[in-house]
Amino acid sequence: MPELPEVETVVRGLAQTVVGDTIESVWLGSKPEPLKSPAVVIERTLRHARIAAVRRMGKHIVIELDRAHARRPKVRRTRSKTSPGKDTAQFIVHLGMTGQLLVSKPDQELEKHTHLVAQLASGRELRFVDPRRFGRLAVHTRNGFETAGLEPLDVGFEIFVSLFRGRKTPIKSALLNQKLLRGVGNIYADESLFRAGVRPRCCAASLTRDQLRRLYDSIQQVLNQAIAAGGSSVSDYVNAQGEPGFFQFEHRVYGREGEPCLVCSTPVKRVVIAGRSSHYCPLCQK
DNA sequence: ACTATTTCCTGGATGC
DNA sequence: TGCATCCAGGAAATAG
Repeated sequence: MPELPEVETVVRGLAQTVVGDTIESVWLGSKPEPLKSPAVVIERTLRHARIAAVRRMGKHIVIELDRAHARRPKVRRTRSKTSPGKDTAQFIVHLGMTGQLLVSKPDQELEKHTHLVAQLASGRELRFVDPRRFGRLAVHTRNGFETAGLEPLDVGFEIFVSLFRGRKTPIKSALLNQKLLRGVGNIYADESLFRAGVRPRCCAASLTRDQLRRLYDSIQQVLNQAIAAGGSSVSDYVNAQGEPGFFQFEHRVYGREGEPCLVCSTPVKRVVIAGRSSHYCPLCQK
């Protein structure tokens, strides 16, 4: 499941390979597509656009487009538009659970569930594949893309503490709430809570400053280690080059129900919190 | 203003 | 072997 480290890995891969390239044409699947913008708008915005940069916001991939040299329809403009940024746009990709954004050679076979193919001037293709269709595609032109929540790797400790003040919800749910922190998902929430020694069902507001400090440090550590390992490949996740990550081998509780805790050998427990499976060690986590 | 629950979707695993 | 059922989960929508 693509969470912050997986999205960051995809973004870095794209930044190295397709920045400076130009989208020549766009193909969109005909089935009900996972689009947040109308198909024609996506197609029109992407075609002839140059990829200026690729970055990440939470779990969203932000592809900055430069349309300054894009051919325009010969329509007389009603007024002279000189506002800065009028020739820029953003292509937003959310991978959902099973989404892949791949840079492929055109002769590579089209995977089933390919929803978008953008042909690049370099001869390669940018492809969006998503079997479960939880992913989303959108374009933003007028106002830049914005999304709530703070970046877990940028937030300071005092702000982090304030996020949970007065929250009656379990800490696990609070960590998954993208309006608080953006980018932490089920795997890294469980792994961070284990490393911090905090039970997932713990009421967020009841965490001591000490626990919050350990949680803050754990989140930074886990996310950074996962990025260094190229993310976790538990189901379909691969990077922009189609390669898996390796952090699944570093998981200490996620997906290890019944297996011995790596610290104390107590069997790892799995419970459901807010409809999400949550893994923890009943002895190590209080 | 929060919080909890439901919904979307398909492949893989499980059960009879 | 084959078919039905269940489960995974991010985030938006809905309900309380």
